[in-house]
Amino acid sequence: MLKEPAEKPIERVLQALADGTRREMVERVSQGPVTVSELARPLAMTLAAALQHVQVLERSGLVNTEKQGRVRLVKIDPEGLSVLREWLDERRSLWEKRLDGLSAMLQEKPKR
Amino acid sequence: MLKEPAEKPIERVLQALADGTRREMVERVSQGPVTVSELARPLAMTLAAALQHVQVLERSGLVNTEKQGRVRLVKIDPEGLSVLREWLDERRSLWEKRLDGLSAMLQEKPKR
DNA sequence: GAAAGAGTCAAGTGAAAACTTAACTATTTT
DNA sequence: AAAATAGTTAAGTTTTCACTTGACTCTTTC
Repeated sequence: MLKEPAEKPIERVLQALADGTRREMVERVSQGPVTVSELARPLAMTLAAALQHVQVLERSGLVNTEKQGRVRLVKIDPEGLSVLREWLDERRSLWEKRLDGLSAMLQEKPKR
Repeated sequence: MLKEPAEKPIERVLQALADGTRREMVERVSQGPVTVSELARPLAMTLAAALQHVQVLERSGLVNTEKQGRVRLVKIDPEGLSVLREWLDERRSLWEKRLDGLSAMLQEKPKR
């Protein structure tokens, strides 16, 4: 009974990864857990801005976070990228099938 | 000696796919070549807007286009999604490696 | 060859997204 | 307990992006 937008996971993942700063963060987090400050430091931006990016990443399922004392630890979440991989696999098989059949009938009939 | 932004391919691909309208277009183009008007018709938007999306898709390498008479044919370009797949595989192996080693030393030393 | 169809270009508008600032909370440190 | 650290929130600003409008070009039809 939810009337929410119910945005699809793939939507969130792609939007999250469309931003270069967030891709850098994913890169960094892939090496191991980091705090928000550690993520912010090398990026010319305030802590507040970095946190906003982390929140976007978390909503997308690309990372998990956990508050430990006054620090928030950010870890990679395999779920996020597997959503992307599944989407990718579906699309690929979709047109690879089509392209296979294509070589058989390379003569295009001109439409007008 | 190019001082250009030289935006990376993956940047363009992810930005292109971040938009739902463009994902629909990719979907449609995956079924076979279409004209810009055909892409525009089912989407509540002007031809000009649809064309702008097609241009973004083309710059990203997700589609190719070719002008035939007064019509522009849009086709899928496998290059685009393979860029995405490669990026994905790199990142995944990056942290899968890390996660493997992780099970060996599940005792985290508390940092404070 | 005039009209219609399909696309193209350049500006401009509006809304979403990225950032900043400033005030505030919850932990550690000293 | 005071000061410093790390994060959080809300509000406002700036930038980016999707989309429209209107003028124009190049085919194809009639």
